[in-house]
Amino acid sequence: MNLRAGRATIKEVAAAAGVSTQTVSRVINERPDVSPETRQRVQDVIEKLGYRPSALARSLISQRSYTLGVVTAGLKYIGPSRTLSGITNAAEEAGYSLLLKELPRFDANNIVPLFEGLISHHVDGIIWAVPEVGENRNWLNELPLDLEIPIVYLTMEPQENITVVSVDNYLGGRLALAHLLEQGYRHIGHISGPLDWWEARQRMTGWKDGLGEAGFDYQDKYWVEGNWSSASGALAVEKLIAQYPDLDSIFVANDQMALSVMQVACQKGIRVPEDLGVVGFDNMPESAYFWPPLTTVQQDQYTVAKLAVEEIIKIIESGHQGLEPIEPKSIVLPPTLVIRQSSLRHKEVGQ
Amino acid sequence: MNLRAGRATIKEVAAAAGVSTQTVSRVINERPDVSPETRQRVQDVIEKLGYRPSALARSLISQRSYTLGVVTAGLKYIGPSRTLSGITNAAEEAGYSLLLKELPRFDANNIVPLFEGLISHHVDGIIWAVPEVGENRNWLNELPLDLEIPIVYLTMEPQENITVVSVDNYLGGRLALAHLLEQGYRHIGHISGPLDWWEARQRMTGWKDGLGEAGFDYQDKYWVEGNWSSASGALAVEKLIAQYPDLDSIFVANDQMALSVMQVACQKGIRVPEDLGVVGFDNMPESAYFWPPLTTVQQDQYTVAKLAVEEIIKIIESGHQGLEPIEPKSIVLPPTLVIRQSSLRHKEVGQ
DNA sequence: CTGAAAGCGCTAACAC
DNA sequence: GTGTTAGCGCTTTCAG
Repeated sequence: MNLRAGRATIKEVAAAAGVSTQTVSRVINERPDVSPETRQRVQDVIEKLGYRPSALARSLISQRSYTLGVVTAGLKYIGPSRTLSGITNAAEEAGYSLLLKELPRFDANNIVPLFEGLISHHVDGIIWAVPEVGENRNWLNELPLDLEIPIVYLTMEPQENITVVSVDNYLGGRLALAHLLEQGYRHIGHISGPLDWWEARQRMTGWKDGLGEAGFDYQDKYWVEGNWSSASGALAVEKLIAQYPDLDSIFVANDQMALSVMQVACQKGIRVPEDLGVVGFDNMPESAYFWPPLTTVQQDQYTVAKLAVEEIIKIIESGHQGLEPIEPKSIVLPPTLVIRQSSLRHKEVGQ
Repeated sequence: MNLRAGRATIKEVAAAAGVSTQTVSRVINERPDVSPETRQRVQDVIEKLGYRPSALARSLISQRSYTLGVVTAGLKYIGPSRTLSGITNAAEEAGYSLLLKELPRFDANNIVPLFEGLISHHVDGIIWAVPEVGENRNWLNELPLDLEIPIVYLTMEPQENITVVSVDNYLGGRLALAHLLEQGYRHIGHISGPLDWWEARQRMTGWKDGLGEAGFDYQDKYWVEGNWSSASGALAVEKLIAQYPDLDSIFVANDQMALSVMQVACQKGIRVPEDLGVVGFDNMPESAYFWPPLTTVQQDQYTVAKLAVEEIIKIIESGHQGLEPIEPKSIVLPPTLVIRQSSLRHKEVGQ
């Protein structure tokens, strides 16, 4: 293993090979206009000295860093980290490095120093992988339009003039509700995520609209707000049962809350799915091993991330080649329903 | 919001303020030797132009990037992402940026291009946050000793001459076993992680040694190997029950497998904890909401990460100040036992 | 095919 | 206090 911490410079290589730095540059950039002998000689020296070109110096002169800024939040949760994993893989594949920042809170709004930090590192583009919560998109309107680097946003309401990649959470809500109806449930409650989250609102609206179309009129008592945590799910289901005694099934806005819903049911002697159908959202790996296995709406953050990286690189490269600027467009991916026992009152296990 | 993609240069600021670039440099670096009036004038221009110094150019000249390379793997799992979250926070606090790489597999061994990539970006140090699996530490021996940048390793067997920050997995195994014995269980099986993982071996050895000290002699049939996934946990427990009919409790090497162990028990009409005590490892947030709530060994990856960042920065700064090189030392953190119902045969719920 | 000169954006060392 | 010169490691002209 020949590794030195960037000690050898192009100058030293040039001197050792008896050529100019120019020629060395040509060799490492695989330019055609070097004689085979010179090329070989230079390459030998490079090998011997363990020389590696400095990405920094290159970025400085070429005004191109092949680095993407990634802003995330809540990495300890499953969603954001799956997304980040998708980003690292796609970026690696495309030959881009990643500069990572994590917001301390989802609703952090003071993002100027963050942008400045990324820009000062000459990132070629930014992937904003923070879910839309509360006012945490307000700064979008203040963003100067002539910002020279592209930004791709994840997990937010699509808007004109920006590029958004997102999952169709509304559709997810509709899928969950349609499935419960089909299973013969008629008193379908909802435990939502915190409603300052865009995703939570979307899922809830999907459920509500589905109810409406099926001829049920929505009432406030059909619904309780949770905060995504298992702990909040336990509290929410207690409250929901109390305020809506006819309840025969629940669409829960994420799997972690669904987990505690089923635990509380078990404690109270309520049978799932016979007395209570449960559908979650996310399809985390453990969901198939809950008791009973959980029916849930699966969202593929990995694909979202991959598309976001591909899109931003497309924009970067086109901009760099002086092509027509690419029009911002939004990409919305459909989630899918994974059917397991927790919602199957009338059929055998699907899966 | 005044943001431009690094357009204004120090030169332009200098020209606009009618001073030399030097003076501007002094202002942005908060050097004392600038007159108040000049400073103010320069600062006004900086404000007006939205000027931000280029971190790249600075790194190049000062040979110091204030950037850490982070190598991780398996981000979609809870452990690595918790660790990464700890790293981002600690780095942010210390004013360091993060260049992130994710290995495609835990046992990836071809790490030279990865190192080269980080070094070419002039990172000041590297945090190797990949768990020790199989041969994936072999390259350590080949690493040149004169590598100029420090590396801190996470989650591996402490070694001479390198800095390791880790949790005491062996102790975790002992804690789990001691607790089960204390609860009156006498036939304590183990479902391990894959044994090419250092952590899995440590946890298993803790269990085994504990058994031995309590006067039980170890037999192969007391143990089955899993692969961390819930799916493997379900298979493993079936096998364990078959080959060890007297089994009255299990120490399971992570919470995800423990989850499916309890599901299988429930299906078979085996009562937890009356007929079968279960202790997990990790304390993932959902564990408190399993049915029954899971007793588990908690490891604090967040603190591990924080210590790792602090340690590497200490090494970097000392090296940069030409101080005595800091001796590599290992830090091992004790895990703690979180007691819940799944293992409480003789007492009331703790926690 | 190869080299010399200039410069990316910034700072260190030295003048005045 | 402030400006000048040099140069971090590299690539882009432009000569030859």
